[in-house]
Amino acid sequence: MITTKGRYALRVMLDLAEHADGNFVPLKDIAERQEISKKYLEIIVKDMVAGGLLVGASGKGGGYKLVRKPEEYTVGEILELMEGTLSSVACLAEGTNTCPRRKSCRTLPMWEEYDKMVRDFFYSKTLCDLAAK
Amino acid sequence: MITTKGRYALRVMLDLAEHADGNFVPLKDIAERQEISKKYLEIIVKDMVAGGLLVGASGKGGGYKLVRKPEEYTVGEILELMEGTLSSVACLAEGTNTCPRRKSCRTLPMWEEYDKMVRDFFYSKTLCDLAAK
DNA sequence: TATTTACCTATTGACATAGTAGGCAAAAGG
DNA sequence: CCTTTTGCCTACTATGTCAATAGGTAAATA
Repeated sequence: MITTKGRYALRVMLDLAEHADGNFVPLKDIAERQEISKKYLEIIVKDMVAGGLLVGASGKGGGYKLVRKPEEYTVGEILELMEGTLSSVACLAEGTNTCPRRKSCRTLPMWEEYDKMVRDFFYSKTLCDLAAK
Repeated sequence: MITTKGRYALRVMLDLAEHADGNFVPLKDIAERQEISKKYLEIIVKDMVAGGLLVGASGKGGGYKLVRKPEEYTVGEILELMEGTLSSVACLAEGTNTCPRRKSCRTLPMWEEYDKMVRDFFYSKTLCDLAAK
């Protein structure tokens, strides 16, 4: 399951895309609009800054801002950053060569096929695809 | 993420499909072939019996058996039984009408599309599709 | 009656999730 | 310079889930 971290991160990105006028947007505003605890969002945006999705600025007039244009962000990269992995099974999350049963495993090909489908889905969607009304 | 419950359940089903000669297959044999703790498998097959995927028989000559032909089981129904839900986000797992933000949510349509894709994938695969070498 | 099997309840350690609490640091305005 | 606004940092916590383990009872067969 996608956790709140991933889902909230996406909503923060969309909020920033929608209110992008070149200025920094305070987290307080985002938290209020999205009805998410500001304290919790702090943890999330911190990861997003560390991952290079956002820049932050302290002080009056500070806040957060996108570093690229909305259409240049894929949902996949956002989710993968927040969730750690997009893989749906442990066998594939830590590299495909770890399981000693992998050669005879009847289910591994299906998991691989599934993983590819999931990645294709999320990496082909951009922020703009979601924001578009 | 798909848990061991779902993944092991699938492997048990495949093991039973492969060794189906009309007789009951003892869990001990399955556990040894699949290299999974028999004690843990007991919990899993119990759920599968409760869910109507298998029948069990006690005593000598007992064990477990499929109730249908392998091609009549979909991967989807097996996973959904074991995981509780196939939904990838909480918003959709407990019915789509719970979230108060659902009308204005920019991300909900994507989650719905994703959920449909996942269900289509798993419900269109049968045990036979996996067993086929 | 002994053996083999399923079936039942309870418990556990480790970890992740979804936050909360309380402060320090930086930047800008007056 | 001081106050306000903002981000940034460390720590803590309650709750729940996961992945098992432990130890028994019941049923069926030979």
